[in-house]
Amino acid sequence: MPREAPVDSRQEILRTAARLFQQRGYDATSMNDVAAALKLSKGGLYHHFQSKDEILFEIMNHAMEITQELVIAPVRRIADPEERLRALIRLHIEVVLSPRDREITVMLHENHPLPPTLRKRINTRKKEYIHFVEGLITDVQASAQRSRHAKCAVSPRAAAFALLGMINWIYQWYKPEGDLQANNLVPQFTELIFGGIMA
Amino acid sequence: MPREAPVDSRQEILRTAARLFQQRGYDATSMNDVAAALKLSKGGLYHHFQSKDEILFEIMNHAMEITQELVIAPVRRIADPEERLRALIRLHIEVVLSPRDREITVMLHENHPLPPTLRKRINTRKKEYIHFVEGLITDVQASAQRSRHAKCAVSPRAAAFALLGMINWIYQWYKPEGDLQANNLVPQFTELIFGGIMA
DNA sequence: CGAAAAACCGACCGGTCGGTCGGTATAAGT
DNA sequence: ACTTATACCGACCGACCGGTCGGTTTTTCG
Repeated sequence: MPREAPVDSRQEILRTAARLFQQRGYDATSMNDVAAALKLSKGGLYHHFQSKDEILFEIMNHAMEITQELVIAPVRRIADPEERLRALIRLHIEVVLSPRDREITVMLHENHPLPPTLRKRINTRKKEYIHFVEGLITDVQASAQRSRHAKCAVSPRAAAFALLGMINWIYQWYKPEGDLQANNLVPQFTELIFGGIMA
Repeated sequence: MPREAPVDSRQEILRTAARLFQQRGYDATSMNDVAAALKLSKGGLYHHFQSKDEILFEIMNHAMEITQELVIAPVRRIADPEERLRALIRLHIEVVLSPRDREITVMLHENHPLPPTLRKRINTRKKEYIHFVEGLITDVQASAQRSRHAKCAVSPRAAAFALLGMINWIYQWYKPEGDLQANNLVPQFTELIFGGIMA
């Protein structure tokens, strides 16, 4: 029957589509472009996906699964609150910068084109992630107040939005050849956030 | 001759176009939509602007001028480094949140559709702004080290990107009816950044 | 090998897009 | 009142878009 497992086909299409969407933008990328990049005809492409929207949705869904596996799950396995937050910052930055996980950038930038029903599904998962980060920050502040009598004036909610903002914005300016490399970025942002939420 | 000064016409068009671009996205907004919202025909609209690209460019250019007038210029008039940075954070947040200045949000989100030549012009002005912020942070750290012997481990460049990221990301999640209001946001982000760059 | 199913092609469709153009209405200058 | 330049309209164009479909190739299974 299939000369290739359909799951593999679909995932390869999603990978290529995510790359093109990231490079040229969702609206500026036609289904013909995606098909051509896969050495496929447009009709052949529609054999695997029903619509362009479905492809975008699957890309974003995959992005959330990547976040789940590469950020949330490893972080949950860490016991110490401070180390947990440190790990989250590092892993989240790495995921955003990873040239392999282009789905993340597409998810960050292209929410407008999604039809409302699908967009709400994605937004629900995003909100869960924000709450997760907020909880991490709350724990760090609580443990810091106990052990070091730090003030911790900034609310966990504002700090969570700030943290996600500074990390999710990276894709807007980051250049691999720039003077601010990924390995510098992680300690710098970590220091800044820890200094900020303890103040 | 003109039944309305052409400058006013152009600016009114830009205001309306910016509103639509922000609400529906640039690609999803047709020239017909813009014309209809102004009670104009598409042909009439093209009497004032040569292309859709030109409108987007003028919106972004206007956004940079707003930043110049409402953020940079007032900040420059302040002498004390710490107060300068405080003012920048407050003014920049207010500009991003201002329902009147929708051009800012369009500039933040829609850089892809611009043709390369125009995009470079905008990016040059953005880079100038980043350097400006970086300079502010450098000054604050220097004066803090002199007067309070703070460590100031975070590089001004990383801190500038972090600051702009957390502020520019606000438009992605902010809801006026949400529990995190603008008046809370300013002191929270200010506290966080000052704690961060002194640590 | 032969049959059945999945993969794929390429021509095609309706619709919309950015943009054009000839002509008309409007208003100011004299 | 007449000229003149601007503001504006609405029909129109070619291109391209997302999506469809009937038919053909390719692969797997018996």
